[in-house]
Amino acid sequence: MDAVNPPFAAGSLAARLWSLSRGMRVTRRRVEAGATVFHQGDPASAIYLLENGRIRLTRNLADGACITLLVAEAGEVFAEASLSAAHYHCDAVAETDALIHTIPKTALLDALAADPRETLALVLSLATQVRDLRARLELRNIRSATERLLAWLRLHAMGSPPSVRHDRSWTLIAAELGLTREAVYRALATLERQGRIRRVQQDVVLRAAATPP
Amino acid sequence: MDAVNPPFAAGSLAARLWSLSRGMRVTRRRVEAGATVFHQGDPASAIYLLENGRIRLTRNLADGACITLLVAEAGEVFAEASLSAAHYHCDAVAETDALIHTIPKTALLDALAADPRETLALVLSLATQVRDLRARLELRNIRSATERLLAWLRLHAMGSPPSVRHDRSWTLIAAELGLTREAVYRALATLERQGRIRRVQQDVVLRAAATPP
DNA sequence: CGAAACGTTGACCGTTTTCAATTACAGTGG
DNA sequence: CCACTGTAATTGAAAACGGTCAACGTTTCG
Repeated sequence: MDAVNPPFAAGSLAARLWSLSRGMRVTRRRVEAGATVFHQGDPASAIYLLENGRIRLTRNLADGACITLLVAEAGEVFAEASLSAAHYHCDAVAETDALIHTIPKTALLDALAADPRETLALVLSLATQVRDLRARLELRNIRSATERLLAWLRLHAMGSPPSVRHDRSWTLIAAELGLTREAVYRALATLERQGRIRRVQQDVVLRAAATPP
Repeated sequence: MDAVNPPFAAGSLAARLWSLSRGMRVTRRRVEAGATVFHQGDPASAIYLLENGRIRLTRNLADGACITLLVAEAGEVFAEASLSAAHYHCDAVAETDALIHTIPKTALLDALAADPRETLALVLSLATQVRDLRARLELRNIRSATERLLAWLRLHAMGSPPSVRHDRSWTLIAAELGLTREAVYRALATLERQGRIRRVQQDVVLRAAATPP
């Protein structure tokens, strides 16, 4: 079916850029697993929105080694830094079949120069994204798998009693947490055994538990 | 001595905001260890540049628990997200004596609205920061302490042969890597023993080592 | 000069990863 | 409609790795 309206979650950086790109020559194309979206050293000509699939950005070092800078998942933006760089500093390769939107850098910069209001909105979106990333990074500082998962649950909990509905698979959540899925399942079991959470179908309900200073 | 000119590293987000705040009523004040900069729930009135010291941002949950969202270090910006929020969503408490610049939110937003060029520059700065944070997050996905450190060294290496001059203490670098300093020293020793790096005073020189796909 | 932080290494212990095996589905094609 | 394939969920057991604790030399700084 056609993604006529909302290919990206409302409020996300991708959604913001998507609406901004109205009227620009944006290509929406499918790339096959293994295909290269751009090469390190190519002129940085565009910024990309990933509608679905998975793209890996890797940097090739002088000594032949290769390190991953980012694995972009569905709904994310990648190569934003190309806005301020002349050339790509990494390769982008599709890990799975993927659907990507290519927004030409010059057109985007022109649009921003012409519309200060949108630019400001973009600043706010980016600031939000920075906050999210820093929170994620901070989560990783929690060594214990159980406590890290609990902190994640608390961060994402809503309502009263606080609960989390998990749409994504635990496998994906494990990756975000920097744990193996086994560790996550064990942590879930431990928390439930301790009565700190309760699992009800798709929901995880949190129980009160003070953390003294 | 007076930080008349360059209180923040050139090119950093903090430096950009600092120059942007010229002519605004920015307060530069010292806070003591333990003092609160702002409280969760307070009207979000400002964004902060941390000249030195350490500030911890924590969120208090409904159930009495408390999770850390960020530990800001010298040279960093914190509470940027307040630009788009009506109220602070966390407490900010000084962990050490600290020196902070308070940029009023309204003045900053006005300045940005009046100066599209600066706003665009800010977008680029933020995009760069997002890239950095994502790279850092990706580093954390490398489980092995040795390999993680090596990847970090490669990311930061310059010149030929690639080498890293470390100005910060290894203790701080360890924190950025999400490792204890002991683990970092061991990893350094291992890498040197394997001949993958060579340490010369303040420098770490990398040796070629192919990483086959 | 003394205290505090940094640098470094060893030993031990606990947790997580890894590997392996099992159940439960959801989609697919005969 | 049912085997069939692939992925998610789940649990167990063993191995590996990093954290923690301890000890010590060194540098820094008031």
